[in-house]
Amino acid sequence: MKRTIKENIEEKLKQELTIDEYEKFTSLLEPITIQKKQQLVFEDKVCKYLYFVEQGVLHSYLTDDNGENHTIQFGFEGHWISDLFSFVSNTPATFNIEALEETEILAISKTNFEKALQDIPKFERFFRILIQNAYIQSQHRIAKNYSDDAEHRYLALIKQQPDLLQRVPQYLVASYLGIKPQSLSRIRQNLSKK
Amino acid sequence: MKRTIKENIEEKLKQELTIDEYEKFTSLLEPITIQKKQQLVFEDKVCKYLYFVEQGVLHSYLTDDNGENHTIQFGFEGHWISDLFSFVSNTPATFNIEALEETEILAISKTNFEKALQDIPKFERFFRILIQNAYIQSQHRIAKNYSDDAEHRYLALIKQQPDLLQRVPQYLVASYLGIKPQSLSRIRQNLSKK
DNA sequence: TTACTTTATTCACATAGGTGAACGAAAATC
DNA sequence: GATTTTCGTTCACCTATGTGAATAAAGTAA
Repeated sequence: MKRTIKENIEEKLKQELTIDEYEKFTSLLEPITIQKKQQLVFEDKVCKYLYFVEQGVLHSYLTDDNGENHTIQFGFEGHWISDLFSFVSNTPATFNIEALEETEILAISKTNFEKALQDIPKFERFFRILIQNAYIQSQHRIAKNYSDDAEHRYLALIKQQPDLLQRVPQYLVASYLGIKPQSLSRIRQNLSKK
Repeated sequence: MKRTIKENIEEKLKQELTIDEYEKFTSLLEPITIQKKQQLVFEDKVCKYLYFVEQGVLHSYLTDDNGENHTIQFGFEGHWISDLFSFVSNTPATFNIEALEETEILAISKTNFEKALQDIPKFERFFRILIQNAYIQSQHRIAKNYSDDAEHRYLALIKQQPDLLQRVPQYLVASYLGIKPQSLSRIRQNLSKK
């Protein structure tokens, strides 16, 4: 189901946008539709946008020295995704971002991002809260990775996002959990025996 | 060596503070000195401050269901530390924060934090950048944990922060790396054989 | 100095998760 | 609807890290 950026912003600000603010902001956005398996951000190329997912799913992943991919994040509708370091520092990205379904996106370029921060006072606050939430989540993810084994992380994940396995292939779920597909199979097998 | 909050802010803003801005802000800070092993934030109590470390070291850690502690973050001089989720949502903390040496801190309460955001326009920007950097770091940490084994993580850590083992006990370094002290000993032994 | 506590090392053994291969099922392509 | 490719499962074996105990070394207190 499609998620609007207006809702996303107002939910974080706990405040409605005026028509003027909303129009100013949307004029800075570029709508994009990409097909399954199309890539939006490339490792080693500068990531020039922040992306808001209106509909569909993306994932960001990293290719390690052995050529293996590790999914760092899924971006479902209503989420923002990017290689933030690349975006803010204008350096080559460390992550790739790719669509797992046909996906509708709103993209904001760095110039327009800075324009939004300057011209619409609320937006500095909005982006602070957006990033703050993302940071909190990633701190908790690190914490869970310390204290929970793969089985617990799997159970927590599907509890929190029950439709995940319907939307993304299992080997990417394994990757996100930090294990191999075979290991996730084994874990699922053990669970079904219980 | 003591780090000043003024430098910290100006470095992030890439811009100097006026005397007025600086004085407004420092009037909102409470200096605290705590002794080694004293605790600043308690799991299950609301974390009511953000802390800037002027001198010394703190660590934030989590106690898991087996009663084991996992160090999530070290806060050396020049760093900010807190349980951000607890702070922003007024809910009980998930992390503990404790001094590893006698430590000098500047604390800002939630009320004063909000005052700073409202009264000093630059501060919304400052905190966005502060949190943005922290988020980027934690994304990269997650990525490294996927692709590198404990030995590589250890080598990368001491390369990046060569004095770490002089300042904090080895079992906390192990904990931060996500392994047991015995395993870090083994890794160090293997490395010294090479 | 002596006693006590905390931290680091080493070892033998246990375990979670990785590896590589084989196979079938499902999905995509022709 | 036949063919090819991708995905998930299972298995036997491997490896990194965990576990618990013993011991030494360092730090702290009396």
